[in-house]
Amino acid sequence: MASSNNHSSTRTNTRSSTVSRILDAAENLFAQHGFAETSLRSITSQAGVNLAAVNYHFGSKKELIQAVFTRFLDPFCQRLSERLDEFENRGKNEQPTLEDMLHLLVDEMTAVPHSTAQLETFMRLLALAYNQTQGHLKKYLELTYRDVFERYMKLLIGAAPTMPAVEIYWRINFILGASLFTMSEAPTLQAIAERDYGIQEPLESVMRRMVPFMAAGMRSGQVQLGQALQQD
Amino acid sequence: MASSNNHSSTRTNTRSSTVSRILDAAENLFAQHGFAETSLRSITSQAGVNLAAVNYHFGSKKELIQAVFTRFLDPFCQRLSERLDEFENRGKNEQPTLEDMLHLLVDEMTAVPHSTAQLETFMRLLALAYNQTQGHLKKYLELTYRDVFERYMKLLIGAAPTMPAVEIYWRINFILGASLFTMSEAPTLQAIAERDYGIQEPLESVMRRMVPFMAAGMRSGQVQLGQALQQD
DNA sequence: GATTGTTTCAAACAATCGTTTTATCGTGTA
DNA sequence: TACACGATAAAACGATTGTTTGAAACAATC
Repeated sequence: MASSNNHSSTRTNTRSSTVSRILDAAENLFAQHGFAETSLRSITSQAGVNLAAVNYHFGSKKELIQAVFTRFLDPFCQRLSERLDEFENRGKNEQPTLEDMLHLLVDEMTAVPHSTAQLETFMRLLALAYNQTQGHLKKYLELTYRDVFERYMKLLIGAAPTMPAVEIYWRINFILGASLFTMSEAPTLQAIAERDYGIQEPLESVMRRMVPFMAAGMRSGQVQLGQALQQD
Repeated sequence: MASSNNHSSTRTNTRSSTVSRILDAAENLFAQHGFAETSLRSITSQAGVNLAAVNYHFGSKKELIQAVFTRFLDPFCQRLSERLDEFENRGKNEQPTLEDMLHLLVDEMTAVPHSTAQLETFMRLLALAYNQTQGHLKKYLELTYRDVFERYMKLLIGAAPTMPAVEIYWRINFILGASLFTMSEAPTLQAIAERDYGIQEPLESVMRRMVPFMAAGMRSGQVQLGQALQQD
């Protein structure tokens, strides 16, 4: 069974238009309606291909979902990794600042060539992936991109002010949450901003607004945890 | 058709254990697996009631979802509204501070009587509701709780430092995102914190950590938007 | 031009979904 | 006791899901 198919490698042996058209359609529909709410029939009909093409080229719906993420995250993480090399090889007295590390993410996010999809679409997909409670996707992403993630974290912690490790841990998650939410909800939020304030603002501009906000939060004085710790 | 059922009013005419047991089971299963991924059969079997009970008591799956949120948000918003009354009636020279407004949310969140479910469960449900792109749920929640939301926003904006309205708008969304993410992912994040730092921290403590972080971000100097605005 | 391997297609598959139906149970009321 | 009515039960409904099948179409090689 399945002797000649290229499942799980997702090779585009010829630059098969079928494969990429399925990925394009899946990308948009997943971002709009979620994974479970998007049927293979709606994907293949929007892509203009036969229903069976998904199982033939990708093996299953799960593997199609993973392929959608791989197509975006692989080039992104490769570029990010090269930038991390550069930072890691710096001397002790020219360590990257907090703002450097935050801008690094913004730059690489916006730099990845989005041939087909908007940056907003990928952000929505990332948020959807995070919201998947026990799904296969979360584990797949963690496993595949763990290395780059940990290298970035190490540099970020080095750039953070001196404070207990737990405090840094939680503040990094505050940053992560603010980014993920803002960028995945960007289309909605941008529409409100234009309606209420008459300002049409590209996502890149919003991402730059986040940098000083996060840096200031990261450097803020710690809360006295007296009440909290008494509970133990 | 449906002559005697109490659809959409969800009254517990007798203190029907069936209704509340369905709500309990739905609450937990929705938070664990999402709305679309949770079948009515898994809900009714965990609740120990008949499959038809959901349609009989709630009308449809959509209305069951709304009922789950109503049971938590109604008492929460009522308490919050009373606290807002108090703030709004204050004199001009004792306006609530930024920290007051943030602590207000934390207090009321943790104060709502969670007879059955954990606070983490509700936070996950809220995050799931926000991630629903075009769903019925988002519109229902916006419509039902718009008033309290807008009153809180007005006070929060009044407590924020002087800066362009758009800047305040985006920063509030940064705060919203950080809260939503941290609290909905709390169980996972708390487990990591305990594993890596040996600290077992209740969610209330994490929420208190967020307050100075957000207040500092809110008061941070604005970014120069030169690069961003040149793109127009 | 026949043969090979790959891709596309229409059709059907089995499983699961939300919902509806019909009958039965239990409990108060006339 | 007979009746009425809200609540529960088992079963079936129609629709939709992801996946598989087997034949047809295609392209490339000898």
